[in-house]
Amino acid sequence: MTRVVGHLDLDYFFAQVEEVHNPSLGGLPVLVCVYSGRTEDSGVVSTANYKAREFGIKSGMSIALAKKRLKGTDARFLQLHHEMYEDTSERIMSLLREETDAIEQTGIDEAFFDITGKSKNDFALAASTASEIKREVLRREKLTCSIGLGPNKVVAKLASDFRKPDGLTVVPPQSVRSFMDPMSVDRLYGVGTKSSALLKEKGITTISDLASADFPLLEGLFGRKIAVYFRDAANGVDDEPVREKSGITQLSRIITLKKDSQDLNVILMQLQPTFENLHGRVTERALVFKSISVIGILPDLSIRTRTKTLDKPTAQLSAIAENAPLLLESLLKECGELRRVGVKVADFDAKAQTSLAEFLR
DNA sequence: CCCTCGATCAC
DNA sequence: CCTCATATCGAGGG
Repeated sequence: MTRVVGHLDLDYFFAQVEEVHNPSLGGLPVLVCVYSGRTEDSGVVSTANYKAREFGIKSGMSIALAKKRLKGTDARFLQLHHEMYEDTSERIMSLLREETDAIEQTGIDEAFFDITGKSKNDFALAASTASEIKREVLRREKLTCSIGLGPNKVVAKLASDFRKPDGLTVVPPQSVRSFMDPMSVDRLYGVGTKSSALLKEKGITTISDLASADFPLLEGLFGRKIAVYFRDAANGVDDEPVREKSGITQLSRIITLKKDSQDLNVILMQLQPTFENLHGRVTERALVFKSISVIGILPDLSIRTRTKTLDKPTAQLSAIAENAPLLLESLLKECGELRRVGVKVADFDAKAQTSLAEFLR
């Protein structure tokens, strides 16, 4: 039974929302930034509009470098307005829910949707539904988005990425192979820099190469599960249904220290508000957690963690505030100076998950 | 089977 | 020069 699956991706989302909110930004390079607070300029670019991209600006780039590249222009560097993006996203997701048989939100700015029933398996009919969704998003929110249609999530995701911004790419089943085969492997969801480099060493550079790669070789490189996923995905095979993920399994918050430090007390001073923030979010969702972790990021940006599993699930702030320092102490003993630190709670109790938080959805 | 930890990915 | 948050896998120890 062949499906019609779509993937909707809101174009340069944060920056585009800022443009809509403030039309005087029109035509200028706009960069939405995450400031770490360490120095004036320290932090990274979260999203850049297409004008900024003409100057080589990319998300993840340091703000300092972006400033250099944009010297002499009238570029705008903005802080995140997360709540505004959340609100906009929520409205668009409910619109998408109305227009489709099922949706699966995978980020603040993207979602899969299933329109198999609605389009009666007809990709031409599905394409007009997708156009209609794009029109409605534009009409209601003044935002452009890119949509891909395919027989499954893997293909739909590649398709939405194929033409941006404001794109619509339709890949019916009979076109899947010719669409995917020539693409570079790293276009595939799940293939990042590490996997891509490993594959390249073995002469696997295109999706077509990956589709016909020796399975034991892949298994040796990536392990069972991922090898199976890579092989199937490269062949355009993916049976994962479009459905909302159940419940969250972890919550974390991480900060950048004012200055690299190995002093437990200095770090704890800065971490205290993080405990409260995290506890607040746990309480909001009526969760109880059974494990607590601290995460340390070293000056060389490598990552170390320490985890403690509790005897009994709890929602107490004191559980965080008492265990985190012990974990952090052990971590510091091993690695010395830290650049960033964070706290994570996880292993939420199933009972609590199905109570208030689930009830509200 | 449980716990811990690092690695990887992608937002 | 280098943010922040989440999910998932696999290895290793017990």
